Amino acid sequence: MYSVYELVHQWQDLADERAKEFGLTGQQVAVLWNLSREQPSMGELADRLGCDASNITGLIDRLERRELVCRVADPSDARVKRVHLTPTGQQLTKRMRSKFFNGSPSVAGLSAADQRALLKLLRRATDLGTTDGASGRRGKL
Amino acid sequence: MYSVYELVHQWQDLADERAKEFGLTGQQVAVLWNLSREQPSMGELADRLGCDASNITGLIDRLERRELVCRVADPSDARVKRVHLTPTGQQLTKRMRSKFFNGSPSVAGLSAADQRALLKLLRRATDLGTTDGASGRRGKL
DNA sequence: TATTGTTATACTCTATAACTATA
DNA sequence: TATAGTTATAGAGTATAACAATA
Repeated sequence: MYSVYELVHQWQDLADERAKEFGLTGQQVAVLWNLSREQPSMGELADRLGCDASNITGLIDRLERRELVCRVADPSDARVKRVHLTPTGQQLTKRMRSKFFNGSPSVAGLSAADQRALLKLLRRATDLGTTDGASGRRGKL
Repeated sequence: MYSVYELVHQWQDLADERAKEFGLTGQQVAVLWNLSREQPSMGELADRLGCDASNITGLIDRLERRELVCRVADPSDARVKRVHLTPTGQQLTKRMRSKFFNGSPSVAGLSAADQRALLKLLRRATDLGTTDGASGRRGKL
């Protein structure tokens, strides 16, 4: 019998293995997803990935070294740099998307109803999991 | 609207934050869970944690340095070392367990029915997530 | 003065390969 | 010779603190 904990880990492992098939880490894939429709700044990426801004520098360095992304100066504020997908990065992201989702509209390929049910249960589990019953919803949550 | 992916990440983050409250990493907590009722060998721990055996050495080193676990020679095979919780480690594990689960029998505090439903959906999602529809169930899965 | 991004530092986790001591 | 655990190495991710350039 699987525990929820184990299943979440399996899900995570699955995501990491898939990233590896494309020569990427899970975190690198997470960056790429965020660049499909927007060109976030370094700081915005840190927020979305839930890590410190200082980590983004190295993360983007590694992706830039492979010509998958590039830094573009923001015209309205010389301090901020926006991250864009290169043509190569766009191709790779597209390939990943079709391989991961197989044209299915939902993240996991579940039906819409199943996905709603899953989200509801998982969210309830996460809330209940909070140490003090009163939600708490800290930081990025 | 949350995606399943984001929720899984939130779950993971939550687990890591809780580990941090006890001055531990998620992986260190995972080791401790495995020592509550058994005293696995180094290699067995590697299997359960799904990582290379060489990582266990450092992982156990760090926990041993904090007097939470100790290595015990296996009497029947001088090559293997079994990992035990120290009294301090037992106390900490007990404290974590009650803080994490609040006496609830399920991992997340969900009802048994909810948990079954969640497991079913999450497992179906994981299966569907497999690149080729035909299950595949690679390695540790 | 505050903010954005970078650098420097240090730690954990990860895998690979070579090594030891047992079996 | 095979196996269990260790060591050495290298890379990725993480946070903290200090820093430069810009607002």
